[in-house]
Amino acid sequence: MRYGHSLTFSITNFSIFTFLVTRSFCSKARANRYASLLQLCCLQSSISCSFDRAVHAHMIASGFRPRGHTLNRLINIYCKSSKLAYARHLFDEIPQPDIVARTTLISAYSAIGDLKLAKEIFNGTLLLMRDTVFYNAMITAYSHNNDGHAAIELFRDMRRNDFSPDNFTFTSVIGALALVAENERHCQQLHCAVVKSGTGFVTSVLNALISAYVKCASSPSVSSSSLMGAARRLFDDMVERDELSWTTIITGYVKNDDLDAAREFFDGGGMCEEMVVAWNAMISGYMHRGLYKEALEMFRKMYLSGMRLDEFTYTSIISVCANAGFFQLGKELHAYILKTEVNPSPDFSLPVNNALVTLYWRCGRVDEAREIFNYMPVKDLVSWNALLSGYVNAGRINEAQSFFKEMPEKNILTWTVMISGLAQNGFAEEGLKLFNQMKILGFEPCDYAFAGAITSCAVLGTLEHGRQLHAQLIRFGFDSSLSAGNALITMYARCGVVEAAESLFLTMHCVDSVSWNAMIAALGQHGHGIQAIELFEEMLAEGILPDRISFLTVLSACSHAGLVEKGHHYFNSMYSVYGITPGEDHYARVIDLLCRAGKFTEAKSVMESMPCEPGVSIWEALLAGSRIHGIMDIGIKAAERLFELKPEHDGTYVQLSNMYAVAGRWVDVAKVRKLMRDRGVKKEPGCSWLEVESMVHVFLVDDAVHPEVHAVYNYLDQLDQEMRKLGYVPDTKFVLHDMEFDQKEYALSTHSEKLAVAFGLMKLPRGATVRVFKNLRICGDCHNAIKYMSKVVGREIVVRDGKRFHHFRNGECSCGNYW
DNA sequence: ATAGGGTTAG
Repeated sequence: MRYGHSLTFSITNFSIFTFLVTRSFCSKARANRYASLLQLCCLQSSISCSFDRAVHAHMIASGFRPRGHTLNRLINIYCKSSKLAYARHLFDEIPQPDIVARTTLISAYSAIGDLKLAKEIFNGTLLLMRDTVFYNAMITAYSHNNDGHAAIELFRDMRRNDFSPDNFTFTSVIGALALVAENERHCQQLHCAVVKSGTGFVTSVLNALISAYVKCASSPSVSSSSLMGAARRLFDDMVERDELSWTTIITGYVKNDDLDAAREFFDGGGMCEEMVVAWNAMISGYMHRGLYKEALEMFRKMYLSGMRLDEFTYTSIISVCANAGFFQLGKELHAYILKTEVNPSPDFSLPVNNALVTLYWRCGRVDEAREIFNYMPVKDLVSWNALLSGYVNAGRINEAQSFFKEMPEKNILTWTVMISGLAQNGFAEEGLKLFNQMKILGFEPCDYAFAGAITSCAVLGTLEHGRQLHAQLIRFGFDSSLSAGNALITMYARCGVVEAAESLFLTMHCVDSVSWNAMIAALGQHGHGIQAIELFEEMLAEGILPDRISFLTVLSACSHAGLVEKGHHYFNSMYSVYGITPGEDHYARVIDLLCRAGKFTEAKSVMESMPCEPGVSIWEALLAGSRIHGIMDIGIKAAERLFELKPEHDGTYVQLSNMYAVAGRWVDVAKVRKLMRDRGVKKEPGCSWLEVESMVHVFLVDDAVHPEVHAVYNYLDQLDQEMRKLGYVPDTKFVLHDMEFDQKEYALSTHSEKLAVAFGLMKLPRGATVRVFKNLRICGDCHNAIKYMSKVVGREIVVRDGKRFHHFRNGECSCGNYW
C-alpha cells in the first residue's frame, strides 16, 4: 500500500518534468531532463508503470532526437532498469553506434546471459573502433557466462591486436582463469602470471587472485584448507586492503564450510566498522548451515550498533525466520522494514519481498504470501517461484496449476516445483507429462526435476519408466545426486524391486536421513520388518538423528512385522529420547499397531494420553483393529464416529463390512454393501468389491488375515462359499490352493487390496483386459504380485489402469506409453 | 562504457 504513495509521487513528478522538458528550448538541457526523468522511472519501475515508455513517446512526439553522449546515457539507463528491448531499439536507430553504446549493450546482454547477442555486437564492430574497455566488457561477458576458455582466447586476441590491458582487463581475465583452474598448481601459475604482468601490487588484481583461490577451494577434488591458506597468505601480504579483500576471505571461509575460521577472521580485528557486506556474508553463512541462533545473534549486534542494514541483511534474516519457523519475529521485521524504508527502490524491495513471500507460506500463511505478492510493484521469477512453491506445499494443486499457467516466464526450478508437487499430491501422471513437456520445450532437467519424475513413477508403480529415468539420470551425470537417489530408492521399493533399492542405498556417495527413511520404509513395505528395524538401529548407531518421518516409517515396519513391544518402545522414546513431539499420525500408527495385536487396553491408554481429541486417523486405526479381532462394540463405535467426522469417506464402509465378514455376519455385510450402493460410493477407491470386465468378482483380502497366508486361502474359499449361500454367484471360483505362494514376498503386503486383484487375474482368460477402478493404482506389491502370477500361471495378463496399460508376461512387465 | 564481495525460489 505504501507503494501507492510513491506512485502518486512520481505521477506528480511526471507532469512537472514533462512541463519542464517542453519548456526547455536548449536541446542539451532538454536531453538532460529526459534523462533525469528516465532515471526516476528506473527507481519507480514496476510492471504496471511504464512511464519510461511514456517519456520515450514524449520525446518522439515532440520531435526530440537524443544523440551522442545523451543517447548513450539513455541506453545505459534502459539497460540498468532491465528494459533492454528499449535500449536495443534506441541502439538500432543510430546509424553509427559508437564504442560506448556498444560496450553498454554488450555488458547488458552479458547480464541477462545472452552471449549470442553480445557476440553479435562484438563481431560487428570494426577493429579500428575497438578499445580496451570494449574488450574488457566482452571478456567479462564470457567469464560471467562460464566460458573461461573463450575469455582467455579473447584476451590473447586483444594482445595480438596491440591493445594494452589495464587493471580491469587483468581482473576479468583472472576471473576467467579461475573458472578453468582445477587445482592449486593452476592457481600458483596464475599467481606467477600476475607477478610477471607487473600488477602484483594492484589491490583489485590481488582481490581477483584471492577470489580465484577461494573459488578453486570450493571445487570438490581439491584440499580447500590448503587453498584457503594460500588465499589467506596473499591477503596477509597485501600492502593495501580494501573492503573487498576482507569480504572475499570471509566468504571464502563461509563457502568452504568453515564458519569458525570465518568468525575468527571476522572477530580478529582490523576490519573497518561499517563493513555491511562482511556481516551479511556471515549471516547468510549461518543461515545456510542452519545455525539460526548464530545468525540472529549477528543480526542483533548489527541492529544494536546502529549499523546500516541493507536488503541483503533483511533478506537473509527473513530467510532465517522462514527456515526456522520464527513467524513472530519475521512479522516484526516486516513491520519494521515497512516503517523504516519509506521509499524503497525495486533493488531493495524485490529481494526482501521475495523472502517475505517465502516466510509467510512456510509459516502456513499462503494467502498472506499471495497478498504480499499482489502488492509487489516489481516481481521477478523468484517471486513467482516462491509463491508457486507455497501453493504446492499447501497441497493447493489447482491454484498451483493455474498460477503455473499464468507465469510470464519459467525456469528449471519452476518446472521442478510443479512436477514434484504434482507427484506428491496424487497427480503423478500429470507430473510425468509435465516432465516430458519441459524437455520438449528445451529445458535441461536438473537432478531435482528427475527426482520429481521418479517420484511420479514410484506413485504409479511404472517400473520400466522409472528404470528409463534412472538411465537418463546417469547419462546426465546426476548419479551422485542425493535427491534423485532418494527418489530412486522409493521408486524401486514401490515397484517391488527392493534389491535394487538396497544396492542403490549401499552405493550412494552420500546419504541423509531421507535416504535412511526411504530404505527403512522399503524393507518394511516388503515384509522385511526385522531388517527394517535393524536398519533403523544402524542409523541410530551411525549417529543420524531420526526425524518425524523416521518414526512413522519404523512404526509401520513394526506393525508389519508384528513387533508390538518394539514399536511401543520406539513410540515412547520419541519424545523422551529425541525430543520429538508425536503428532496425531504417530499416535494413529501406534494405536494401529497395538490394536492389530489385540492389545486394546494399551491402545486405550495411549489414546487417553493424547494431548488433543482423537481425529479421523485414530478412529480408523481403532476400526481396523476391531475388524481384525472382531471386537464389534469398539468397531461399531469407531465407525459411527467416522461417519460423523468424515461422512463422504468410503473406507469406513469397507472396514465395517469387512469386520462383519470376519465375524461371519453376512447379512450385515450385505446391509453395509447396500448402504454403500445407496450412497453411490461403490466405485470409489478402496472399495471391497472390484468389478472386472469379465464379470469376475473378487472379494478383497485384507491385511487383517495376514500374515498367515494359508489363512488367506481358507478365508477366500470360505468367502466364496458364503457368497454363494447368499445367492451371489461369482463367475469364477477362487482357485487358490494350487498356487505357489512365496510368503516372504507378498504375505505382509500393505497393498493387499491390490493383491486381491492379482488373485482375480489368475482366473481370467489369456490376454483378458481387466478394468481396475480409475483411482486404484497398480503399484508396488501388486505390480510384483501380478508379475509373479503371470509367471506361475504362464499367461499374459493385461491390466488397464486408467489410461495406462500394463502387460505382464512371463514374470516381466512392460507399460504402455500413453503420453 | 568495463572488474572484484554479500540476498531471495526446491
